Amino acid sequence: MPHSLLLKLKHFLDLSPEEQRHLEHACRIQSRHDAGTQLVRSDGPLDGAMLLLEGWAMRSRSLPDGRRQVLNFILPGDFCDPTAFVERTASYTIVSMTPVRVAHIPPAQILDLVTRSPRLGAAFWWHEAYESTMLRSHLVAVGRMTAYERIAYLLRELGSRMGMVGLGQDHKFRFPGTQTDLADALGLSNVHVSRTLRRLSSEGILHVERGGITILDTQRLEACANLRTPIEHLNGAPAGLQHMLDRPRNSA
Amino acid sequence: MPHSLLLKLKHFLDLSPEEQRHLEHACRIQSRHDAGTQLVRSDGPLDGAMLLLEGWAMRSRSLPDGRRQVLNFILPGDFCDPTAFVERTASYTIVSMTPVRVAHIPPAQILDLVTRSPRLGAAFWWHEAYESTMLRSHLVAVGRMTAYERIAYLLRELGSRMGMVGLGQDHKFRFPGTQTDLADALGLSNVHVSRTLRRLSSEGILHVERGGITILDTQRLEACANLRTPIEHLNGAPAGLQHMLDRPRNSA
DNA sequence: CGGACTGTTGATCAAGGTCAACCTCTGTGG
DNA sequence: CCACAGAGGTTGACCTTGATCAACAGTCCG
Repeated sequence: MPHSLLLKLKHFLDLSPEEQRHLEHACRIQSRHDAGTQLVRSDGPLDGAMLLLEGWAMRSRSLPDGRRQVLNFILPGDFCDPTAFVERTASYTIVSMTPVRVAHIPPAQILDLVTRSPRLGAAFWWHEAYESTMLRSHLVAVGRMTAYERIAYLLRELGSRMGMVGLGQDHKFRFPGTQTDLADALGLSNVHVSRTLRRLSSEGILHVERGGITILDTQRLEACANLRTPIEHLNGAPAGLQHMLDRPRNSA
Repeated sequence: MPHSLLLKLKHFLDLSPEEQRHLEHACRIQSRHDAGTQLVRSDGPLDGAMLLLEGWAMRSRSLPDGRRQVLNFILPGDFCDPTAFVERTASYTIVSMTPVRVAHIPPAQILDLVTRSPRLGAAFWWHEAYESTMLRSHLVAVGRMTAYERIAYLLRELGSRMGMVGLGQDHKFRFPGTQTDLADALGLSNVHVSRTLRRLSSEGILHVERGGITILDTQRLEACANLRTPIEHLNGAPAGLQHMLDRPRNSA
């Protein structure tokens, strides 16, 4: 059951029971993997979309000399990504950070979904726009923020995303990655991430422990990262889309 | 006529004359603007998609204290962007860098297009995937490359994109922005961009002049930026999409 | 018990930022 | 035709952030 996906889409529109059934049907091909499994291989085939049901994963891209950039963290309810199959090969790697459960949705299934229900189509579009907005914020953080601000921003974003899918109470959650993962996401060195986390910790904003970071003070964390979180641009359906969402079902 | 858009989509699929007519019809609301016009205002409404027909524009986002990150440069044939109207308000600003001609496509028109022709829908998806790939590459550049590599990468990307839409012969083109624009795109200072351009120029790779940069040596520029360009992941339709693209027209 | 992995801390270094002066166009108005 | 203003670019001096290198410590495993 793609429970977390439904919770996320709910921020945008409510799916009818029928649409929910269609979605669940599309997610029936599932599999489990250990932490550290390559779910998508760079330059490998990309047939269909993957939906992460449980656990964390990470999308990254590496330069020939080994420098790595983590493009985003993938949380339960995240597609990775619905339109991927229009690319010939993957330009990135996806690795699980914890044990994960994933659904695999073949292209035909996606096309079928959006053909049957324009509202599901809109939901997928919304999800794409959401991902783009996150990616753009990420770029702003890496391009124009200090190390301190970057870390604050990323943890804030992750907290807000966890909350969206009903995980982590009160924007508090545990980050299952290493500090090197954080560093590679933020364009920093692992050493500097360690120092900065330590600083945030000594300021009482975070609790840093082996194998996990916990947000203690959401307010102050927010104050550090002076950048709106993607969700703040996306809640509620805009006027321009209403007639699409209200359109009565007219499919075959 | 969205000539440059057709040229770009051609890298992915050939549109039938009928589909081309639909697309042109959708682009009939056009306008012209001077350089430096705000085409999309941050936090402003987002009704429908804009298609840039002529000229250059720039999408950026600023922090409260004025630090600015240029998210991408928008070239003729670029949507900005087809699914934008699912967001409530814009999280970015779009400013023209030269005099521009743009088409405005209202949401209803887009929905109509993709409903009439699944192939146009696929084309839009492909375009979205393409944009995401560019954005991810941009993030890799800003997060993990040196100033020298970043500039080389960006100019290479722009050259390849200009070529895609039939502008700039042999990957040579003029960049109409300022060095500060480049700096804000790459997470650098204008001063350092100046120095680095000067270096690339003294190495005979670029020709830098007032109000324009020209690529002289595509080969060596490529060698500097050790990262594949987005287009290299996207040429040709992947197998998984064939049955969608081949589907005979069955619309009303 | 030993090794692998992760994180911590200190010392040193370099890439790139900041500041400021100056220069070179270009456009404008007298 | 010249004076001037303003934007963009260049150059040098100096400084800061964060990278690099290295040693070490805690933890988890087999």
